Amino acid sequence: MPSDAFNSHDHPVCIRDGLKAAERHCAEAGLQFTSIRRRVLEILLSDHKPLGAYDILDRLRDDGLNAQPPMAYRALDFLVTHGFAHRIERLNAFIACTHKPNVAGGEPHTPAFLICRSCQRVVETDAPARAGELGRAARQTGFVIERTIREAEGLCPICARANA
Amino acid sequence: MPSDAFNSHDHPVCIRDGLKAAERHCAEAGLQFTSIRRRVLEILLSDHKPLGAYDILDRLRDDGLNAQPPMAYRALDFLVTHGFAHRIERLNAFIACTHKPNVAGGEPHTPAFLICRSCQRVVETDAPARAGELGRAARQTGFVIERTIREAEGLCPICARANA
DNA sequence: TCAGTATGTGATATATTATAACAGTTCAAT
DNA sequence: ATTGAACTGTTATAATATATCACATACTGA
Repeated sequence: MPSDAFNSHDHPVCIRDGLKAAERHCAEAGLQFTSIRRRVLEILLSDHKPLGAYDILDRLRDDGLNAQPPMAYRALDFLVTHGFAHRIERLNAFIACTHKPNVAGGEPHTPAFLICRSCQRVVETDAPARAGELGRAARQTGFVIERTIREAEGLCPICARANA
Repeated sequence: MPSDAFNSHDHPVCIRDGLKAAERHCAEAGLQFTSIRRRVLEILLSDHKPLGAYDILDRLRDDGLNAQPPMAYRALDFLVTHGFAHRIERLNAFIACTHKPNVAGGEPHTPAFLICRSCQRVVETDAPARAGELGRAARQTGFVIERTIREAEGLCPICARANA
């Protein structure tokens, strides 16, 4: 069930829900949802496009902070580690998690991404880590999978139609 | 059928065959297999570990060349574009293609990689671009896949046993 | 065969992404 | 209140990647 970034939706709600869910999960898990971490998640949730660490940094600076790279990277590490955000390897960029049963973290999951090269929108979907060719190859060779990266680049339905 | 980098094999032969195959393919396709491109492929073939662009650069310099970054990146672009090598996104690094029916390029294929975080060895296998969760999500949403990235990080059989 | 064009090389400079290291501060549990 | 762990603020620098331009080489077609 791919998330709905290719379609319109109630975005303010989606930001608020994401923050709420993260807040709740951190409280339950005893994690510190500090103001920088919260702000970085909010920045990511504001956009369905992936943002680079330095884009995040710029937005923090717009807030008046004298933020240096490690501040952005640390907050992003936290968000990624706890599943509130994901890193898109292809783009060296980050995006808020939209895994529905689990918005903004909690159980670990194995996201897969569809990346539109024209409008930069990214849709997250989910696949079992041991599924597909990676899983098969791992079983055949005795490889122990700890993390998987699945990303597809191409054209989203809207851009595909526009380019046709 | 994952390639055999986790096992021992006749490596000099594997280097020679890779170069031969690339040479032949370039001749047939009217591509210029220049000496820098050849040398970079040879460097990649010499190792089943992925090498960063600057590692390649260092080896070119060991040859006595006053090589600057663009020389490595250009050769790598050529090799990747024509399927003689692949980029491992997770590592910002490159590895020679080992796709068996097709060693060192020719038909486009959609590799998947198993990356050992302990010994850095990487095994290439192959999966249809439209298979698995990425393909399913693409069909559901109308997304047009142009390229896929499938990489798994974990422990190869040897390192898994050693760490157990 | 040789002019014209496309492709590749050599070199300088700079952009982008990421981390090391360390001092100071806040937090959370005694 | 005290203390150890986690987090923030800051400086510096490492690692990866690209823009650009001058020159050389290779290929193409008259």
